[in-house]
Amino acid sequence: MGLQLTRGAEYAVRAMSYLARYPEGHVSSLHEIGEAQDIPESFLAKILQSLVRAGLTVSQRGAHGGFALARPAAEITMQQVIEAVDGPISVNQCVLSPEDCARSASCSVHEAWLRAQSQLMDVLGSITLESLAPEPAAVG
Amino acid sequence: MGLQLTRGAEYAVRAMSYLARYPEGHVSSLHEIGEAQDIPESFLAKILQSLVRAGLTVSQRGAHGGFALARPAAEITMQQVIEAVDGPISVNQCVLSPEDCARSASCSVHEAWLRAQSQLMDVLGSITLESLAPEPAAVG
DNA sequence: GGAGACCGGACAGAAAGGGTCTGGTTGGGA
DNA sequence: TCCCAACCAGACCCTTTCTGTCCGGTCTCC
Ligand code: SF4
Ligand code: SF4
Repeated sequence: MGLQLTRGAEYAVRAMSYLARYPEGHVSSLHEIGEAQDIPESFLAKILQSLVRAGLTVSQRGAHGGFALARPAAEITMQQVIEAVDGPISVNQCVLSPEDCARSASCSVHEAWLRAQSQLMDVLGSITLESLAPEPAAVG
Repeated sequence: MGLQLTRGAEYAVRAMSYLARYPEGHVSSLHEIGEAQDIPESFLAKILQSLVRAGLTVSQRGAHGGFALARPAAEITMQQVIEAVDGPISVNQCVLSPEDCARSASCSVHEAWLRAQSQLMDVLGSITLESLAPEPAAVG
């Protein structure tokens, strides 16, 4: 192992891709999402909270409550979803906070990590929930 | 956090970049590397073992022993170093072994991870130890 | 035949991951 | 009105992984 995202982020992306397949504003309950996507419900609850706090989803309480995307699916990227749950992506500690490593100024490796990080961000930042929609229909 | 390499891999890359700055075949002791690169020696010992087993370095026992690159620096990539220590890189579990996830066949997200993984491998696989050499000299 | 170095693996404390549970709050509907 | 369905917030727990340390063994140069 080593460089791998958490289960929480995996679940988050799947949950979001589920919400994305409905018309904007459609509300799905925690239970519904968990069942459809095979995610432990009590864990999913926590994940969805993070997404709400991050402003990626909105929630509706009370009867017939649930969750919906806060924005059109085309305006939410995988990067945003992952970072909402796992915290900022940083392939190595010096990427996000160079001041944490005394060597960063003179380190010949530092720049290599920056490049890797940048590539990863590019691809994750360019994949939107829309492009993850399972049904290729609904383009009309 | 979440998506981040281990300290072990960080140390490994730094140690290798240290070895790479010497002419081919030059032997450096564990102690020397640890001191120069600020890596706990007993931990570094374990890391170097992994690198030897992976065939990236060779070791010399007895007095005046130590470690050296097994190949020219230009033929060792960051990807190889990282995987020797952390195990195979896999941004998500389904990337390496799709059979572990029952959903992988019909999963609309699966392909996105494959793309991210591929990008990451491209950049890590294209950075060689030679390009990490700290001294820009020694070009002849 | 030392002394200096690597080898191999057991061990351990700390941190993170992965998930559960409980009590509280909100709001819709009978 | 009042109850129930749902989300909200956080404490809690178990397991695994990370990040090392330590020690006895082996090899090899001098
Ligand atoms: S790569 Fe260099 S700068 Fe980054 S953490 Fe390692 S030593 Fe520090
Ligand atoms: S992305 Fe899809 S295939 Fe990959 S692990 Fe998640 S559910 Fe399985």
